[in-house]
Amino acid sequence: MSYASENIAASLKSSRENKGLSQRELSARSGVPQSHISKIESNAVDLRLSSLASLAHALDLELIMIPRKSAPAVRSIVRSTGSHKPQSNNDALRELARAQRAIDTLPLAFHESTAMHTLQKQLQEMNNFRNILQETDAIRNIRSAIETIENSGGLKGLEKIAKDAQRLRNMLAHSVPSHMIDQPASRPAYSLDEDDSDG
Amino acid sequence: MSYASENIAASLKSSRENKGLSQRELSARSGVPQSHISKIESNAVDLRLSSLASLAHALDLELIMIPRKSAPAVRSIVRSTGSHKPQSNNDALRELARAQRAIDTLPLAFHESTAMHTLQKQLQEMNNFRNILQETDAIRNIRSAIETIENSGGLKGLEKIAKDAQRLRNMLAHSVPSHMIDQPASRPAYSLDEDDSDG
DNA sequence: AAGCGTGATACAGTATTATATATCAAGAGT
DNA sequence: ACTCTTGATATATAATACTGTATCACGCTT
Repeated sequence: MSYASENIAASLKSSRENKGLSQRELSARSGVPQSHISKIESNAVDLRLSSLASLAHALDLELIMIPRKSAPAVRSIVRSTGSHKPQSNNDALRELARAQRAIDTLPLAFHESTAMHTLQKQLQEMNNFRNILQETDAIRNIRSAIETIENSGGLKGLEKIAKDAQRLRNMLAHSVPSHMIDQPASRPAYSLDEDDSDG
Repeated sequence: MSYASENIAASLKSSRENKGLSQRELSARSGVPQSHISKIESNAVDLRLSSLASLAHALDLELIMIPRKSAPAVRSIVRSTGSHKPQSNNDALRELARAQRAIDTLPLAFHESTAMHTLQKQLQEMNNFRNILQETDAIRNIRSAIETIENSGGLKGLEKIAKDAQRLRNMLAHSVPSHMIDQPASRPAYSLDEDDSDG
């Protein structure tokens, strides 16, 4: 059948097996009869979205539609997030949390700058990568820079920190081999970015 | 219905609209009858995977299942690499089209001024930003100004309008990472800066 | 006012899923 | 051997997706 169907069927099956569930157990969780699950996994039926949703939910999966061009990047992310998460990222996560807390203790003056705004945004974004977050050192640097901002760089220093944070966040987003994310050959000099810059 | 179904239905609809397709056009591309597409988008049916796959394919989307825990990271990726259009900039696009049409109906006298020339040029270039275009109000103002030009400002008013248009266009060019702009044809986005003035 | 494109809706007929209930063969473990 | 679990398969029934065709009201354009 359609390439997509095979894919979904295979995903369901492998996901179920990875969780160590039998078809009957999954049936119990999802409400879908075992006989039907069998047909679904063997790609013998053109299942309805409700069935698929039930199964996905029971398997702790999320069903989404993505633009074709971002599919490779997404696959890469899922691969790295999917099974083995490095236990060593606890440090990184702790550092991230400390950095965010450190911001709160800063004088009000800083909080009004746009640099602060982007810094906070980037740190928040990093949280989305908590599963693959490993760059403990980089984050620690950012945190300590925040903590010492008062007696060092002042507002200009803040801009640098925000930039560093942005670079790190982009690195995470691109931890995907960068060639998988299609980018134009060149880009204008004025391309400051709201959202996703490399420089 | 199930939260997931609503989500899918909404994705299909917004994706179709963002691509500027009517239900009938999508029907032609996907093979799914328009009447059925209507029901699907309004979440009135529990569609089968094959239907969903047809539509997704026609819309250049991919249906995937991801572990719940990697969903945030995936969303972040999709935001970065995917189309940057907010759910609906249709209004802005419509206003832009109307503005351009409005020009055609103006008396010949206006068409010979250089102001008119630059105005048309700016509107045309805004089309290059149709993916991120959001400033509905700004464009509407320009359009209505064009429509009422005869009984208000005359030629001097036209110059002001052209200036406004230029300002808006420059704002777009400056605020956007260029790789977010996908060109329907011909020239790359970055070739726009030749006349990039802020005055 | 008339014409066009839009999405929503209707209806009859067909095809297929989904469900409930059983059974079966293969494999694992006792 | 016996038992238990596994996934595959069968059957009958109910529910409904899907198709094809057509119409409708609405908004926009002329």
